Amino acid sequence: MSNSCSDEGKIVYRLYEISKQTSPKFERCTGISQSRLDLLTKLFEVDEISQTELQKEVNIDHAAVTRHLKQLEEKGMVTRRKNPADNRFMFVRLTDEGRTSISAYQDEKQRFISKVLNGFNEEERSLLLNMLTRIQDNVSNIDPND
Amino acid sequence: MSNSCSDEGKIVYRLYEISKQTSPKFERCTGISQSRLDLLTKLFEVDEISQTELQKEVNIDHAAVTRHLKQLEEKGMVTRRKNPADNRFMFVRLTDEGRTSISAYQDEKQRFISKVLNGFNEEERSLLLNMLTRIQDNVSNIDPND
DNA sequence: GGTCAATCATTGACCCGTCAACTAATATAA
DNA sequence: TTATATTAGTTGACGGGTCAATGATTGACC
Repeated sequence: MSNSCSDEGKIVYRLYEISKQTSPKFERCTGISQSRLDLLTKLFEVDEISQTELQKEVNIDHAAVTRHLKQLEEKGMVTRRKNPADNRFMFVRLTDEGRTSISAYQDEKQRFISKVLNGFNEEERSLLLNMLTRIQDNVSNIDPND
Repeated sequence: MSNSCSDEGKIVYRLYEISKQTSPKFERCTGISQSRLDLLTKLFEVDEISQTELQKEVNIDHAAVTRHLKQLEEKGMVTRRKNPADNRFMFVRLTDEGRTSISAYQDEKQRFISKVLNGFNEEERSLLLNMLTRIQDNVSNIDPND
C-alpha cells in the first residue's frame, strides 16, 4: 500500500508533465495546435454543423470555439452563416481550401502519434487505452463540491 | 496492425482529454493550480533556492516562474532577496505562513489523486507508471526538425 | 399577443503559458 | 582594464483557455 500511495502521485504528475511537454511539440511538428486541429477534424467529418453542436464534441468552451472559428474564417478555412430557420444558430463548414489543407495536418499528426507510441506493441496499446479510459471516467466523476 | 493504428490516435487523444479535464477540476478541488502547487512544493522541500534553479525543477519557463513568484510574494507566501554574493541571482523562500498553508493544499491534492486512480490496484499502477514514463521518453526524443 | 424563460453566440476580464527583447550583473580574455 | 560574452531576471506581445455578463432570437404560456 505504501508503494501504491507513492506511485499515485507520480502517475498523476506524469500525466501532467506529458501533456505539458506534448502540446508545444505537437504544435511545432504539425504546424497547428491540438485544439484547433481537433476542431477542424470534427468539421471535416460533417458537412455543416452549428457551433454549439461542434463545441460539445470538443474539449473547449463556447468562448474559445467562437474565437477559433473567427480566426479560421479570416484565414479562409471555414465559412459561417446563420441558420435561416433559427437565427440563433451559426452554421459552420469547411471551405474547399480548408478541407484540402487539413489532410496535410492529419499526416503530420499521424507521424507525431507514431513517435509518441514508439515501442508499444498492440497488447500494450490496448491495455494503456483501457487504463486511460478508466482514469478519464474517474476524473469525470469527481465532484468539486465534496 | 490496423487495430494498433486506430488505437494510436485514441491514446494520444485520451491523454490530451484527460489533461484538459483534470486541470480545471484539480484547481477547483484543491483551490490552487497544478503548476503553482508544483512550484510551492519544490520550495517546501528546500530552504532557499534561486529562481533559475527552481525553474529547472518545474515544467514552466522563466517568465512564468517570475510572474508566479511575484504574485506569491504579494500574497505573503514567499519572500525574495538578491544573492548578496551575486546580484544576478534572486533567492526565494517560503514564509512561515506559506509553509503552513501548503500542507492544506497537499492534503486536498492527495484526496484528488486518490479519486483519479480509484479502482487501480498496485500492479496496475506500477504498469501504468511504467508506460507513461516510456511515453514521456518518446516525447522528449521527438525532434521538431524532422 | 405580450411577457417571461431558454438558448446560441459574442464579448470582456482574467489566468496562465510561450517567445523574444531587454536590463543588470558578472565572468572572461585580449 | 576594457571590450565582449554569459547569465539571471523582467517585461511586452501574443496565443489560448475559463467564467460571467450581455445581446439577440426564439419558445412557451397566461
